[in-house]
Amino acid sequence: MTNYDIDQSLGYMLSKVVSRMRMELLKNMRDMDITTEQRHVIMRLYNHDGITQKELSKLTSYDPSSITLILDKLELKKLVKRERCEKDRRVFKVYLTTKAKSIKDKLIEAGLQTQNKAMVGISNDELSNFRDICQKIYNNLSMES
Amino acid sequence: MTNYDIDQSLGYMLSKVVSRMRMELLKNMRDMDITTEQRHVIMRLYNHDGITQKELSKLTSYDPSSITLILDKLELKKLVKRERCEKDRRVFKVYLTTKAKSIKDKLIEAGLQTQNKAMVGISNDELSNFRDICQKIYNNLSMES
DNA sequence: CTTAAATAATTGATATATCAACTAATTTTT
DNA sequence: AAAAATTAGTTGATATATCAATTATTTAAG
Repeated sequence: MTNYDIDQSLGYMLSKVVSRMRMELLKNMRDMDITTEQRHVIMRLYNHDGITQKELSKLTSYDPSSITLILDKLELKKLVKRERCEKDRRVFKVYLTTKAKSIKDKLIEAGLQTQNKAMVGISNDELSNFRDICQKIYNNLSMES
Repeated sequence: MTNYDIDQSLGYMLSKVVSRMRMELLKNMRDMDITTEQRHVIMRLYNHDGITQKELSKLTSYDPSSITLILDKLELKKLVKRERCEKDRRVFKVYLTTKAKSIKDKLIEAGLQTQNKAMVGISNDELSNFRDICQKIYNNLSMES
């Protein structure tokens, strides 16, 4: 058991990659004062404006409590607005503001730039295989047990 | 630009995988009261007992301030000990305690279990290609610029 | 219909990440 | 050798993750 090299471990390798991707994405949004997680939430709302926090939590795979905090910050920045649901007063529906809608292209662009930089020298086939393996690993680690 | 699917984005895909790997590793250490980051630091010390915090920071790619906090917690749990360096009084050398040395096999085992579960149905060739692509992406995102 | 169970969101506790500012000690410059 | 620059580590601020506990509201059971 003594020969175990953490540098070769899958988890460590992947987490380093993820960390760099996050930093690169952040760099591509540097003038915007928006974190990658805040961007993620906004991006979801572009396609699903007016969904609930619970739905947002599911879509982003962020914890409900994280969603609460992220939305607090986005509301402070006037990028989203929470509105009580009439049918069910426990629920908030989350809406993008005009300001948020106006930065859509920049947010998308930042993501594309990041991907392009990440992908240099990698063929579509390679990428496709890579995605498949990612998906396999993800499925292997499903969290029931 | 309107057709950008965040579910298909590399960064999101990878971060979900990393999150599950971390949770699985944590599960495999559940009775130990050690986080994955604390484990990482300890694992490095198995191979480099007595190195400085700066060296630990470099090896783990954790920020120096994170190293400070992680070591604080490990010291509270009596798993490591900081000793001032005689030659350079700014520096701490970090040593594992007997207690930490005694759990080495369990920590390694937890990592192996996690990898094994992650790898089910993936061939060595596929894994090797996967690693290569990971490394390429990582290199593409080197942080000079 | 009223009590009990479930649900949506928030809050609190603890751990980490990133970055800037700071302290103490060591080198480098001059 | 004294001032200036560098370095190791810590601390503080802000953002997020995870998990448990709480509040308010709704639904289900009796």
